[in-house]
Amino acid sequence: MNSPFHRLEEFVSPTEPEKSKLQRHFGEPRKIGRGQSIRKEGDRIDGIFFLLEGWIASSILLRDGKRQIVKIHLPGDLLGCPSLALRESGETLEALTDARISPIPNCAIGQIFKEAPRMAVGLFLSAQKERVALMQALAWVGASQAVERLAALLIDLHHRLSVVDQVSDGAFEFPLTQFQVGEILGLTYVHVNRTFRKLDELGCIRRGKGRIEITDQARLQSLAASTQPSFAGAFAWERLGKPFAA
Amino acid sequence: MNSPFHRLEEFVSPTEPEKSKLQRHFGEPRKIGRGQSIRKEGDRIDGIFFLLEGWIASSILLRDGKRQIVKIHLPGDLLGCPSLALRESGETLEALTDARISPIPNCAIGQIFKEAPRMAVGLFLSAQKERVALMQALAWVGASQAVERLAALLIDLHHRLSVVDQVSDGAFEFPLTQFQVGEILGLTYVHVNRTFRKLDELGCIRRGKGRIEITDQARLQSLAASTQPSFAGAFAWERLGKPFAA
DNA sequence: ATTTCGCATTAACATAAGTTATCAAGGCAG
DNA sequence: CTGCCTTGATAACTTATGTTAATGCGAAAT
Repeated sequence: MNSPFHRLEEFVSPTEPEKSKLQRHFGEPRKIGRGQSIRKEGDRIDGIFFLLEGWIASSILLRDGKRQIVKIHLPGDLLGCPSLALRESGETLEALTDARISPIPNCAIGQIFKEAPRMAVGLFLSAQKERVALMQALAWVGASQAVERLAALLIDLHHRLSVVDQVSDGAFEFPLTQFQVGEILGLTYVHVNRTFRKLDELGCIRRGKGRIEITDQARLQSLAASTQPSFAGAFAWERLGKPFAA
Repeated sequence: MNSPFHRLEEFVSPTEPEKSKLQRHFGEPRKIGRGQSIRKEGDRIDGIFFLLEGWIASSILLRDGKRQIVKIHLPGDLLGCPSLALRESGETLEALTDARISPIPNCAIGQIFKEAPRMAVGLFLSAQKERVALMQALAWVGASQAVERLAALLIDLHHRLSVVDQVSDGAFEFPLTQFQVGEILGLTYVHVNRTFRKLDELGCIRRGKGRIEITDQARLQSLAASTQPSFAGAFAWERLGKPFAA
């Protein structure tokens, strides 16, 4: 499988010394059981986490007790970054599957900006990429219907999972309950069920035993609310004028 | 009024030389008329913009022709950053009022990371703050009802406008049409109208001639989907270990 | 084997929000 | 002054989605 560091190398390819400088800050990996939470809203911010393995949901609780999942994190993602701007955590991080994370203390981030400025550019661009993802999610939820949202979600997950080699033959593990899918898409689990069935009947997907298979990708794409934006990769770095020589 | 640079000084207070290094990159201010667009989805990315004056909407167009406004930019905001991660612009930037912007070329961003690393930390944290704002918006749209969404929007704008001294006596200019409010909240303009009326009848707000007055803030807060998160300000910098001495 | 539990499924019914349509008020061009 | 055009307001009607509730099924627990 691709290195779990793909997200850190997407925009700026690190040199060997940079790589080791970076990884020196990674704490001892920690196992998290499915359903456990890593951090809750209101918790103190001790740092961020690098997700080595498993799925993690980032969610926000509203006054009326409803919860919105704002991001499904997959291996290679950094967890908890947005809360760096806050006094206390603004999101709950909960494991959707058993997971392994490596903690990165706050001060390490400062040091990365100091010791490995190229990597800092990478972190910056990565944050911008996450903004794009959130903008898309907001557009799905705010301006499209259930089928279009679900289709877009499945395509997005399919795409992101294929980057970490967890798709084979268009099929992948799908550990989310329909209730959780509802929390992502802003729908009730009952309606998620109806919508899954519709995609099923249209022949776009097949479901079974915690897996999903995309049987008609073209069809699914045509239903989806929007198409995947295309990310700049190394081109972003060039555009910024390759500020650091090495 | 507060400096329009408040957003750049929120997390890291720049020294005088840093300030001038920063502002050297700001291009000649440009006027944009209401309704004009600065950049459209698919456009080439030549840089970002600093908003000196006016309101700008960042929006995404969906397949079915509906549009989701993902951010209302106010003076002091940086425009167009998310698209730095993309090959071409992923958002449309359109002036909601007459506005003034200062263009910042791509290469300037690289240079800021090189010449003024403390400012780079500021940009990074600012991006995280924007993520938090998007997460909140997503939660409003995905998991709350019309009244709660509108209340949350009004409180948010009230709060952000007061930072730039554009609120007096709880009242502020409100240049958005109800149609545009609908594009922010994921509602139709008809329903936005109903919802405004409801807030009006509850005595929370008063409307007239492109202005809004918040007459019962406590009440409005209690209706809103969520409360304002509290941002870390200079504390964020300390938490990162104050990586740069000066 | 039996019980329990979490989750998917489905149906009947309720409602928040969407759609379509009309009218009024104000700004603005001629 | 007149006529257009944008925006706000409101009404009647439709619909996508929410609510409540019941059933079934497989996995884990005892």
